[in-house]
Amino acid sequence: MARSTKPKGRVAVRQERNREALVVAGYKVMSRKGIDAATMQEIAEAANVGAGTVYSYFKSKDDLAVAVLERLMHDLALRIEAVTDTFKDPAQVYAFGVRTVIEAATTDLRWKQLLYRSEVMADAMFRRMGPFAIRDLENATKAGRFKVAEAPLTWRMASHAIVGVSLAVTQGQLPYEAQQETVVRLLCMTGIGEAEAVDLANRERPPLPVEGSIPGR
Amino acid sequence: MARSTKPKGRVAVRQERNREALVVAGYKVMSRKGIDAATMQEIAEAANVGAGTVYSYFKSKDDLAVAVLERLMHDLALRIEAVTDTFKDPAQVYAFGVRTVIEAATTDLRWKQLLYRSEVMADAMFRRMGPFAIRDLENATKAGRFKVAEAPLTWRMASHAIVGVSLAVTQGQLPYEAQQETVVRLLCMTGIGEAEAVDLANRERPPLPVEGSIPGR
DNA sequence: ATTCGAAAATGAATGATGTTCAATATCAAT
DNA sequence: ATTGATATTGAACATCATTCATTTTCGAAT
Repeated sequence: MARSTKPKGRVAVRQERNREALVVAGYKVMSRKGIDAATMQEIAEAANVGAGTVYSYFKSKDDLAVAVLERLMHDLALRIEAVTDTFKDPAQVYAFGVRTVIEAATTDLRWKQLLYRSEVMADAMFRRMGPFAIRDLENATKAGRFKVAEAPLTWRMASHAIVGVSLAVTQGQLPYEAQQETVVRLLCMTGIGEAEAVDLANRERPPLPVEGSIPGR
Repeated sequence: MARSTKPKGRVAVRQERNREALVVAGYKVMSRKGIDAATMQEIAEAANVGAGTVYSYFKSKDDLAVAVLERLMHDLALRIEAVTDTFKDPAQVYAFGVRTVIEAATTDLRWKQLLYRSEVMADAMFRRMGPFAIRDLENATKAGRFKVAEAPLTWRMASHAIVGVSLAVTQGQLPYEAQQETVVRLLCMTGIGEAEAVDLANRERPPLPVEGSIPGR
């Protein structure tokens, strides 16, 4: 308590600014050129920081990439929640989330660049959207809509499957329409019946709120 | 026809030997140190070939890694088929395959090293085991056991999910036992009922034939 | 005001490695 | 034996991620 009211020193403020600037710069550069092609030099420049400074805040390039992706995932999770808050059917909450993530990953040009490192992307998705997704899975199970024994495991599988399908769509190996069927399969995974899964996947979706305060800037 | 009976020139033979040697060497080195840590220099040496020669056969290090993984997947697919050939229930054929792949990826130390590049692994799995898995999915659907509209898409999702779970198990994020539940979820994905999925996942499995002629020697 | 020093920032240097390419070797055909 | 197309070679190159000796910053002590 005392800790939070005590005014932070200038150094501490500078530190926070730099970390923030680096995540924003990392997102900007990586989403434009892809994670691999983005150089630490360019990211540092975009953050108005020396090349070595990045390593005061992140252990490695991968570590920075994880931070960038987690930021992105967390933001999307919050935006999804803003919409699903009013949904009556807990199964539909989960369905909306899954559908929205796939759409973002295949539609948004910036996301496409970040997909390549699929295990990093899937991991960030698992971690940052997990608290929401797992809660939704459990809610729907309690309500008798799903039959999921291990929600975290189910969400882990879903994360990887979503990223995999998105990757395939962006590479032209799957048509854009595959998204619908993907949602059906992911819903089937929860033990809901086939027919209901199809129904859920095809319901109309309300629009998502605009991009949050974090990325883009 | 004439083409295949005509004796191949010495150059052609040398070429085939080198390609083969490179895949074997790639497997040996990459499965020991991991794909990233394996250097082209070391692989070339293990294949008794100059460093530049690798690039006569493979466009890049990644290209070689893909060839190595595809070899591995193809071999496993054949070994699985040797067992499932006698199965009566087409659903059980698919279940056995899925279960066996997860087990290999999490048990075999050499596989673990190859998992890290998950999108490469998943892609190889999709491509090389696909013809078998897709056929099994379709057979089971025709037999009324599964209800899969798009078998290739379903297998793509499964590939990524399997690799993701295996990765998590090898990193200690999931217990070994998660495999069983993974199989259940993957079976649910096919539209089979929850109860039947559990049953299928827990049936006893016959042993797999020993490792094929291709990898490891 | 001035001094002091710990923490933060810097950016040139380092090291490791994937890839290229000019030179060389191979070998079937003549 | 000659030749030329093809394959091989490995030293040189270029690219970065990362390190670290030096410098800068800034709150606190005097």
